[in-house]
Amino acid sequence: MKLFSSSQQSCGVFNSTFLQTTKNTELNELDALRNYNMNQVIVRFAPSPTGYLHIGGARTALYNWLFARKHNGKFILRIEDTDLERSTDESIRGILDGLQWLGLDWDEGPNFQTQRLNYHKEAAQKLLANGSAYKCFCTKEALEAKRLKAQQEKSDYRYAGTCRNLSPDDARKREEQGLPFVVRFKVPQTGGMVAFDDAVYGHIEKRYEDIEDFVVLRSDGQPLYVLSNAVDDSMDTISHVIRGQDGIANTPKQILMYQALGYELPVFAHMPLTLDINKAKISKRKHGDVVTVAYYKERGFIPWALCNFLALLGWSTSDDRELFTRDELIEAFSMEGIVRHNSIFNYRPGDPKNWTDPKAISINARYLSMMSFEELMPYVRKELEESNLWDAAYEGEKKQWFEETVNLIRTRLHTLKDFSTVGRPYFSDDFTFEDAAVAKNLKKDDRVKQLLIDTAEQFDKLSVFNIENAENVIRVLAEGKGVKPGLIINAVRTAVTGQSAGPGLFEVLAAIGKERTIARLRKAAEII
RNA sequence: GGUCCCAUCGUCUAGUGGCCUAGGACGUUGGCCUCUCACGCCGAAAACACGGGUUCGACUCCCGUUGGGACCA
Repeated sequence: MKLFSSSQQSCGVFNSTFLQTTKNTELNELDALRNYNMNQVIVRFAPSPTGYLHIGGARTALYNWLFARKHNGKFILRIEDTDLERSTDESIRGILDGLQWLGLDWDEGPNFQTQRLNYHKEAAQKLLANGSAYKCFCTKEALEAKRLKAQQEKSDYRYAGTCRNLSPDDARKREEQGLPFVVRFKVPQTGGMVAFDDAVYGHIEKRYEDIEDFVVLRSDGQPLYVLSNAVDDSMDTISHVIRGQDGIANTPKQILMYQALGYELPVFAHMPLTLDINKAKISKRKHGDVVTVAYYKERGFIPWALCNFLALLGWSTSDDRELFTRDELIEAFSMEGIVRHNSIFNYRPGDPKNWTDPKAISINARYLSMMSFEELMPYVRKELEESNLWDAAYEGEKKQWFEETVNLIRTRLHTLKDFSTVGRPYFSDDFTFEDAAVAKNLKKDDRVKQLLIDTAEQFDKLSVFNIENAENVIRVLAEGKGVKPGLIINAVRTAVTGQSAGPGLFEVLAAIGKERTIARLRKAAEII
């Protein structure tokens, strides 16, 4: 509840004359579109179309989505497609696919920032009209020279306000000459400050003198991010701006603009960034596909497991809970639980076992073993279908067998991919033998070949092939031959699955079944 | 360079002045179980960046230093 009002009260430009000049401007079409309902939570995720959903972006989307769902609010998807060249259907598709796969459904959109270009320009005109901004004719070259000079002198560079002090006559003359100009925001020079209460970082203030007269409109008429973003958020009546901490430095400028345009302020909530182990920004260019959501789909993640992991990267509850269902997470999520320090995505390249953050893998593995069979089933089915291992009977007459088999192997799997690799021998006779397993369990002891043949023969005599009988046969055989049961057990495991590790052997045999077991034992005995 | 933000085990984090000889999770590791592996269970190693204050008492509050990040260019 507090979140809704706290920042409204204390967000403020402590300068009454400034406020008056801006609050008295007439309403225009822009304002008419705004239909405030500050009791409703409206949040947005506003990525630029990069062709893929970045895990950092996914986390931002997730926090927004969680907050919206928790407060029965609205989650808007907005594509910030101002860089038209990079905004193809293709590049937008990647973002949407990622969100859809994660299950982060949006209530409105995708909206496109460029559709509102006219409103952004209109807002700039309004700033000009009400004296909150001015036209600046300084050339890029001149500014660049000044900046270089300041750099050389190691002094602080800031726009000197040359054109701010231009007389109206001068300004008009220059415009008539056709000189290009940018529109700059007129930051108050009254010695006050902008302050706001961030829902995560708390009270933040910034003095006017530390903000330069920033550009809101380029000389070619293109609005800058700081303007279009504020206008969009305002038009969408965003109640809570939940975004990365990299937006925090822009916030004072935006607040200034909100106020100059007569907009109501949203609550700002900045979330810490996710960095790599060197504390650098994670990027696809530097880290490759591990930073994209699509990669986790490819590698066999349960979508919600990834969300669960992402949620924990920078947020926690005060109890020790780490696993949450969707509903549980929506219930548990709150801004207060967001930490203030950046967190590290613990990915170390070159480790085949930990191909992503080990905690992410661990969470996925726990989902795999803990989910109900009904929930897990569609994912396993998809994986098996893609590997040509699916049998329609798994949903029909073989359903019970299928469920038992999945339950037998799931606790030791990490990803869905493992169902078609490690799990392959259960679903197909065409599986590969691991070299190490063959060497250790089949070729090391000369007696193994005959033992496998004997085992097959004894199994053949069984009228009921089940866990108990299979175990009994092997133990009796071992006793009779004077060998340790482990010798036969391990040999049989490798003969039947090609592997050296797996569930209890007798469960495995029961799952594979009598015919397939015997055939595999005989085949293995031949190739030793 | 200026401004802003941040600082607890390798990583994610709990901690809001005494409950902390700092808790949990992942990872690492010892053991139990055992036909192997995993699960599960029981253990171990592993952190309050540093220096000043404030206080009877600081991980917790204040200041500084250092380090990291972001933004502006």
